[in-house]
Amino acid sequence: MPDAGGSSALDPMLCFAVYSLERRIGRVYAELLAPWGLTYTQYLVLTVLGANQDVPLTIGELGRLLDLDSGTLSPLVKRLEARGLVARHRATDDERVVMVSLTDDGHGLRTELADLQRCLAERMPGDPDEAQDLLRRLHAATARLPRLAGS
Amino acid sequence: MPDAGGSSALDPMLCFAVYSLERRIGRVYAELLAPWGLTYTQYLVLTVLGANQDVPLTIGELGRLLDLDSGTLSPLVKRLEARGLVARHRATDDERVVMVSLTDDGHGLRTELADLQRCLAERMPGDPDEAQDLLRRLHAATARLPRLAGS
DNA sequence: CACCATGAGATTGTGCACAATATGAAACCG
DNA sequence: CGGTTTCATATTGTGCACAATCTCATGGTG
Repeated sequence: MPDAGGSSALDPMLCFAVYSLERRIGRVYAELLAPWGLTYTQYLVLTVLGANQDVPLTIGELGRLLDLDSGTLSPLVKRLEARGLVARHRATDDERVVMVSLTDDGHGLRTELADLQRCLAERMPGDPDEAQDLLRRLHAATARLPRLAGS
Repeated sequence: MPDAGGSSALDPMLCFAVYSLERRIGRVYAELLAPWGLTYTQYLVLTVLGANQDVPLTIGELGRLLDLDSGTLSPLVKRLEARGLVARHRATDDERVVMVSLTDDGHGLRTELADLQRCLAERMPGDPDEAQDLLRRLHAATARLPRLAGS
């Protein structure tokens, strides 16, 4: 029982439980990220870039890591570039690929946002063991479902 | 480990696991619903209406059940109306509220879509007990997070 | 070299999600 | 009764998600 509103036809549906939870998590992130004017997906992109220790990632690699397509990432990365958080450069050996890397401002933002992870750890799971177990089950369910068209 | 792409900074993040799973589920539904030209959210609205046995629901009630706001539901319900799947009527006693009900075509579609539930039951969970347990944990996590602004 | 297939990103169009705001109908109050 | 508040829905604007399509560089192949 999600909460108010009483039980409905949706309660036993696993898909709705995931859908509903995802949007509530999104609201929490939106609130936390609002002071920096970032969206959740933008935050994920910065996180992936920051974890890659200054090795630039291509749009394609970002897409594979996040399971997002170019129609989402292309404009999103350009918005991050417009704010000076990332830099986009065409690869010299292959003019088709775009290398995305954090700027100094981007790195600065990343370290500011580190506190945010802690803030969420308290808010989300309940207890660590359960969270770990839930994580494992979610990964298992995800693995059973299709990635984006381009494998 | 979601699958291809190797491990990343995102793997231990519960929020990403939910986000990622939600989109994969969405893709499966999009594929299954494509023959009827329905989106997942439209399908949810029809499901809730169908489960309510011909008692119309207001936009507000739909919003509370689905945890969606009027900015999402208003145009969505109008699209369903344009296809002749639902009817919108102002309440006679209070001209502000809009009553939404399934048309005969809407009922017909609902019964066609019943097979779809079975098709998904096979595809999603793994085993029923685990699915039930996962459902319980997701509800618990959801209950800890905020609903939309208008309680 | 001309020609075609492939592959990486970008663009276009539709729909969802939500904040902020607008509209207009109750409801309340002096 | 006029004025204010409240409440239900609608509208506007931004950004995500994705299918379909486009652009253009690269990599063969004859």
